[in-house]
Amino acid sequence: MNKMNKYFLSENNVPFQDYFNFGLSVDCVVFGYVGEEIKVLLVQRDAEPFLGNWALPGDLVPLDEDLADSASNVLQNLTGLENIFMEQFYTFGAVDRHPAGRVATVGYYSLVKSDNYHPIASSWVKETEWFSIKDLPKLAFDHDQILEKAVSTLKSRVKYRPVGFELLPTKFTLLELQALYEALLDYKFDKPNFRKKILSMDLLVQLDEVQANVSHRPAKLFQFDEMRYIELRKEGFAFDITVKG
Amino acid sequence: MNKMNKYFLSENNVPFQDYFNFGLSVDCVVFGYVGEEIKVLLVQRDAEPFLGNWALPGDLVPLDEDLADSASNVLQNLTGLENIFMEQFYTFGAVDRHPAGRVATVGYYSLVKSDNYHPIASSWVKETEWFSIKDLPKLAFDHDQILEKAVSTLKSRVKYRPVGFELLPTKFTLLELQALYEALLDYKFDKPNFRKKILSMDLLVQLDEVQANVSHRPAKLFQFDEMRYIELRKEGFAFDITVKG
DNA sequence: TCAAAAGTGTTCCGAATACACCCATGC
DNA sequence: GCATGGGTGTATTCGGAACACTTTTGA
Repeated sequence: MNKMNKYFLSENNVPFQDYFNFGLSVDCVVFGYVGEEIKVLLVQRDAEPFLGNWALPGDLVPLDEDLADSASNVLQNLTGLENIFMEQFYTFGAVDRHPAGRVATVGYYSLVKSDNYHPIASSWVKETEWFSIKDLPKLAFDHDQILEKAVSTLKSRVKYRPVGFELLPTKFTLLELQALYEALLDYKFDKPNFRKKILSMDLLVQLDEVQANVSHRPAKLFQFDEMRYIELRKEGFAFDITVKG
Repeated sequence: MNKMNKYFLSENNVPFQDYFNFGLSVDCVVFGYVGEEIKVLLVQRDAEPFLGNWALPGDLVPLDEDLADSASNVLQNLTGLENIFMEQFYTFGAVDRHPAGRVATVGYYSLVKSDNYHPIASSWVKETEWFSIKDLPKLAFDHDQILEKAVSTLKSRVKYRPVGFELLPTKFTLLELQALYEALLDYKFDKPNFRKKILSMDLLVQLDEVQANVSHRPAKLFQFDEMRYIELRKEGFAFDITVKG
């Protein structure tokens, strides 16, 4: 027994080494926005257990890799994307959540712009697919629960942080932004009021561009001003899209 | 090698078993409210590493214990308290965060009523003490970082959920509640307006009791109405104590 | 009677709401 | 012209902020 064991001994006197048999994994909930719907990227397993089942992209963390790095790496290996907004939301650690041993998993979610996103199926994955969060299959392991937690976390965070902009293409119209928020929060906003509120926040830059080839008045295109956001946060600015109680 | 390894193999082909050498721990940030100050319970280590240093109460998770149970058990072993509001806030998994091996730790915070709380030092702890979150010692491991994250999480959650009531004695006056929120949010509220706002939420029950032995007009005592809160949440009610931007 | 804190009422202002209306484009 | 969605202006309402005031107790 290692001399260090005493600092970690529980009442029941389990020796130190017995504690070091955990597996640690990360599971990524990748949100996208396609066709006015919030989607999530799932992978189909090509192996037991849960062969053929849909699951969240995830993997075991190597012993020599930081947790946050591991999350980025899993996403990158699976999707080829780098520098994606990514945030930890919850850790799941039920004893029997994994049939192969004791594995705790840390959930991360990310938001990607669907227009420059091209998923690549990795070795143990049969295929990848976007699913609407309103029409999900039964998932492997406890991934249903993980996904549900990710969705509720996203819905609550989106009200107080401009995470939503990550889901849209770089250039977007105000009505596209409104439709996104309506999908995220499941709430209809009044068009003039939504415009006023968003524009008064001073977070958008209006571009010298408009929509093309639309059979109605073309909308002006906007861009999220990240520098301005960082500055406003320093001043204690609170992004706040709340829905009527 | 286990047949299951292929489902978890990374690009670099590390075999399955090598992943299962993690330790998993929980660290508890126990908040209290004493003398109009937000305090946190720390323990002084009686052993290497970090002998003599203050640290968060925490312990390794046994392989056969659920994560959430482990958090309660650590708190109970250390404090004797049961059924305490307890919430996970973040998981820390840097490679070198623990000198004894690769240990990821899951942070939980809890809020306790100081009037019925009596900490008991456990075996590997020299003593326990409440520290104001405005005057903290240097902590062992990466506990500074964990505590900082807990504080920022508490400060943001307290605005949208009535967690604050957990810190007060069962019966309290409105000005005590106000002082608590002022300490939590580091903001001075206007007395009449704070009263109006809190009372309009319909979350408090006014008792037939007043303060005793005070050399001024005695304040009415109130109690948090948890049933009412659960009901209001169902209707989509949003508890909201926001401070001026 | 005075100090100290409890508790109330009222005005003012700005933000959110509701809603009516005009504009630009393709067909 | 007209359908379609883009975009603007305004009256009203509601809640928050500010602040002056009265009440009740102990000493």
